[in-house]
Amino acid sequence: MDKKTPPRARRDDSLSRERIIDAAIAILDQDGERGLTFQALSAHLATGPGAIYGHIANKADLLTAACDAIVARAVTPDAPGATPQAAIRTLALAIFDAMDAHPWAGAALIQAGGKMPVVRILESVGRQLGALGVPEAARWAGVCALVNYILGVSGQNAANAQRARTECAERGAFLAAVSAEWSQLDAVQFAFTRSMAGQLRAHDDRDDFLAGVDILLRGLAARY
Amino acid sequence: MDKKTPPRARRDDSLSRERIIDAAIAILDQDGERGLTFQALSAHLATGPGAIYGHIANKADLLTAACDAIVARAVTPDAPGATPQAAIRTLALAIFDAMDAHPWAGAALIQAGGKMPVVRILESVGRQLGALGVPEAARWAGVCALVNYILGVSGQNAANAQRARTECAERGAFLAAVSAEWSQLDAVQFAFTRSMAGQLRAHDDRDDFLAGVDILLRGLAARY
DNA sequence: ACCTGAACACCGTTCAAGT
DNA sequence: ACCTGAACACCGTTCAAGT
Repeated sequence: MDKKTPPRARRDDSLSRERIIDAAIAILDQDGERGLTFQALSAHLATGPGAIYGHIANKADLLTAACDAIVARAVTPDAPGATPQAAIRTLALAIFDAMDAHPWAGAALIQAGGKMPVVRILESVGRQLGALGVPEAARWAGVCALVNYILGVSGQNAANAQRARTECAERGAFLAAVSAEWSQLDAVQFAFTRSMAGQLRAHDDRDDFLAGVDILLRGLAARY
Repeated sequence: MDKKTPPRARRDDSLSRERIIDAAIAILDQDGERGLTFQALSAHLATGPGAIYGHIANKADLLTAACDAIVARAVTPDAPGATPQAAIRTLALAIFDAMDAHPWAGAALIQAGGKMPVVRILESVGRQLGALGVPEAARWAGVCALVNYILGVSGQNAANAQRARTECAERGAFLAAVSAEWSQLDAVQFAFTRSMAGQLRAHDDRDDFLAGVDILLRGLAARY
């Protein structure tokens, strides 16, 4: 993905892919995905909108690159003494927290297919699964399950954080609103969802997220 | 979400929320999400773009509603004699196939938060988890893990199908391209991903998807 | 009450002209 | 070689005017 890294030195304040990505992240953090405009971006960089296309292909490319910067920061080298299980839990939590801090990255990451940011996570989880003794033939399914769970739940949580930010004053009020919606569902057709409405308001997102990771790890352990 | 169901009869060919959603699905299936334009939609319905806003709130609302129609068709009532495990596998495959047939729904579903289409899946999985004997306190984590896995992997698969459709002639060529990209990654930093490049090209998406569902079910069974 | 469709305020992207 | 910024071809949404 990163094939056209600029090969030679550049003037101090000249445009660069890196400077553009940093500016994009700053805008995304402040105003969300809708705020990231080539107008806003070029103003932030004190240049014209056309100049940006010298360094990035298009808006999708920019979003994936911004995402990759966030993920690269979150995927730190493994602590030397940790068990594979502990390393996976640490990685999962790092992604969860990064998505919570940069909610726009959740949606972008899921659209990114087999691209760089996802590959980083894949790689890190895959190594630990190897250390865990999962045989090579079964590793693909295990990695898929774990990575998709991590991306899915973190992304969902990020989407909630974003909706809470735009629709309600605070996160608690938002969860209460969804909980109230669920309580008004048909009592027969949606009995289970209604029964979960209370837990939705009370639960701790991070705890529940980790509980799911443990279910997956237990499933893998039960097999091998 | 569906609170303003039209309460009274309407002329045969007059606009209705349902007719709009059907037209939207037809356009999405044919031209993808980028093809769904209020221009194209109103042309398809032989009306002006403004008329649509009498029945739907905005484009996001329309997309969620279209998604819900797809999911509602896929989530069929459980077969009477089936075990909970079998019912969950059947549901998971139905979602997977629906997303594969309507790739745009994958992305839309993930953005839909605690809304109707997701609730349908939540409800169906939750019931089976109850039948499986998972105690109420642990059901939330279990449902989260399963639903997110199903949505995540199906969505990823749908995104691949969509990228394959637009970037390459056929699906095999697309997977080969991603596989080739992975093979060119750094041998030390991305050793695991490189080792998976072969499997990526050879694997059967549906089989691997089901294998992941089984890992989750086994993890839940190991605990309760 | 509902539809019509021109108009509005944007948006991503391009490209001739500058330096 | 790189930046500039006007211009292009759109887009979702609104709203006065019609029926």
